[in-house]
Amino acid sequence: MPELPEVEIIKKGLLKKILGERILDVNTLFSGIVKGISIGRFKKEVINRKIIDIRRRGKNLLLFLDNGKILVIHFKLTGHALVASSDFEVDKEGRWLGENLHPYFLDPKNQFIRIIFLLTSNKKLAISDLRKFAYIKLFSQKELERFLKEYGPEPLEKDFSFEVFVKRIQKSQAPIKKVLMDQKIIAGIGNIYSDEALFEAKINPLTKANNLEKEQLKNLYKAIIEVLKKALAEKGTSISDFRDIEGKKGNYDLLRKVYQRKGERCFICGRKIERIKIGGRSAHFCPNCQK
DNA sequence: TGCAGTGTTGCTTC
DNA sequence: CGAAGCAACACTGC
Repeated sequence: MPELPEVEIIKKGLLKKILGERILDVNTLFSGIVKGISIGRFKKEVINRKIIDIRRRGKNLLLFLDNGKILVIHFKLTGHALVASSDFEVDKEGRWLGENLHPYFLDPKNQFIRIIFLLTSNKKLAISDLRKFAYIKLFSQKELERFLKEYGPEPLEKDFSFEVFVKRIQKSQAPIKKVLMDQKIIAGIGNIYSDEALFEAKINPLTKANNLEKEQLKNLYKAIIEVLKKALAEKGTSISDFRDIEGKKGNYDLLRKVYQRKGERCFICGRKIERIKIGGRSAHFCPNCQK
């Protein structure tokens, strides 16, 4: 479940390892991962192109190619990127073979690799995705602009001021939990970090966004930034199967206060954490601390 | 064994 | 128009 911190971790890893590499070939083990264009055309556009920049917007990873096109990767629920530098091959089922691989590559989960980009310097970039919801799209600059225009501000950028936050939040009378996860209002927050931010700010997830008091808004604004920064410092959350590009887990699972802790005790007051449904999604909170 | 739960997004329905 | 519900998919846990 890569949210902003997880995709940022992936981006940072890729910047270090594959920036400036050229794509030599593409091996699609599940061609359905490429959307909006045929596999044939996709390969034609991508092969022999150099990766000249790597960025993130919300939960989207953006790989800029030297022909002006951009690979947009959305990891959805279970997607993640893996890079292997050692000399190895991939068998018919997509399993990674060879020596000197990180143990993760030998984990049974490597059967979920859906596409592999063969790069210069004998490197390989793979996208693993158990549930097949992740997608890769190829956009022109114009298409990318249009696509990204829909997204709200980046919560860790300077222009995400308290005033901007309040203005966007107060437009909605939906439960604050739902509003926080709306990518059009703020980009990059999903189920884990909305639960955690609401706990830090001591706000009940069902509270209507436009009913939040000034003090609550202040606390929530601070909590969002702090939670995201902390998760970033801890290399993300790996409750499900998020891994960094070397296959390593993040540590934020160990620090979470409410997410998927239903029935366990609140670290502050000892009451049991509850799980409710909001807009078809699960929300976890402490009924005592978040009234 | 069967079915709810998992989390993201876009599409359909009201 | 907005809100709600569900489908896309594959696996886990009760």
